[in-house]
Amino acid sequence: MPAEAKVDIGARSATPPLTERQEARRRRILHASAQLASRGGFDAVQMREVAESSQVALGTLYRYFPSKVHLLVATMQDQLQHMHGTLRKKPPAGETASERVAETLMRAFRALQREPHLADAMVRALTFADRSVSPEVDQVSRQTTAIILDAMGLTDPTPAQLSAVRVIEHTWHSALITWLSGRASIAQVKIDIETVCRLIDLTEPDGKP
Amino acid sequence: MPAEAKVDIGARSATPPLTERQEARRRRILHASAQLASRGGFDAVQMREVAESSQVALGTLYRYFPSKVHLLVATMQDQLQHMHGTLRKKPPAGETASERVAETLMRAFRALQREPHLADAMVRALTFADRSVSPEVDQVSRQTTAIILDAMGLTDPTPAQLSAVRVIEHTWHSALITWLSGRASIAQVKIDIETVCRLIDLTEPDGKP
DNA sequence: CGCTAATCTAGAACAAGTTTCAGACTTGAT
DNA sequence: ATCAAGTCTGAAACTTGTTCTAGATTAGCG
Repeated sequence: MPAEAKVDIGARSATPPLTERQEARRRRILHASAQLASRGGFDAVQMREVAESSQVALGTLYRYFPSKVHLLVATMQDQLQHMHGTLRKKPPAGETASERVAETLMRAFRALQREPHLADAMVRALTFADRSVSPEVDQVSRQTTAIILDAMGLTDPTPAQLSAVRVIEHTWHSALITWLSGRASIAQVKIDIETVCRLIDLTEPDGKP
Repeated sequence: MPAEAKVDIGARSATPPLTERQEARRRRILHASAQLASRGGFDAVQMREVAESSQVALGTLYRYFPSKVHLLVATMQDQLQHMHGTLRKKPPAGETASERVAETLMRAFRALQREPHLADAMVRALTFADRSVSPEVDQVSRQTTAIILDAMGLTDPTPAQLSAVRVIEHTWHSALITWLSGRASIAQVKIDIETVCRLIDLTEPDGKP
């Protein structure tokens, strides 16, 4: 019944496995998306151009990614994966958990500053996403949570710590938006991140057993 | 040189004052915008429909609000003003500043729950806004800050307190988005708000003179 | 009152996201 | 090797935000 030979790389979860050629198409599309985004940001990622750049018909592009927002959120997933790998290599050196988280987020922030247009496209897509993109956005959120917990050095966090992490993520996203739309300086974002990271300290009132 | 008699109601700031008829048009437009938004949210606010509902030509609509996002952010300003007035009447009763802020935000949240589609339209517009809408978005931000400071009962906050308020605003916006896109429950939003509000307590280490 | 500049209207036109469709191509199974 | 089902392509069509234009109205001034 299906077409193209199936090759389960074990990468994605519940989605039907993709052919090699399909995997290649998907990769070309994501690459074109990131490339166009790196230029003009959200607006520069035009579906017709993405299709052309990745040598795929417009209809096919929409089969792979049912909307522009889906495409950009997937692009973000992709970039986040790289980022997580990079961050893992050089763990933050701070004394306390809150310092390490702040350091990690600032490192990520610096990476985004190198490609501000790409950051714009991804973050705008993320916050503009409606319910139809929830699963994908959730995936991004989980990935972000993992990065933060990594920086904290936790394997099984308490509910209070998870709450703090949630709030940190909120602040992270919103601060990025204010920066991208020119309403907050880099310095201001830094302060906001450092401020919210203090919440972590509240989850460890003092020494533990 | 100009047309229509000028009548400075003293409302807006630097913009040239509007005629009565112009003020009326503006009001009709904002009303139509809120009405349409209350139905289907962001997508239901279609510029042609807004123009028709408010008995104004499409070109005129664009003269008053240069884009859909501008229109919706202005709609939010309008709603926020009502909200602030309403909140002022019944000040929160909590003991500590953080309790009062959390209570106020939850009250606002409940108001938004009554018109979830309207909330969707306004919040999505707010976070999707690009640089061209910065002044208007900033205005909304200032209004929100004022509401929070009101709840804290402060007239001149310290830098540390302002930082906390900024982070609270970040969390507020982002938590709203996760709720609107169905990725967080009402209970979860409550927890996030209460969590972030604890930051306020950090700005008052202990009793003061 | 009558003039002039600005504003408003109606409607066409344009741009980019999304949908649709017929036909060519692939794939896995027989 | 052949076939049925699913996939891809190319192109047109549709939707909605945004821009443009020509002519009708309106406001303030002399």
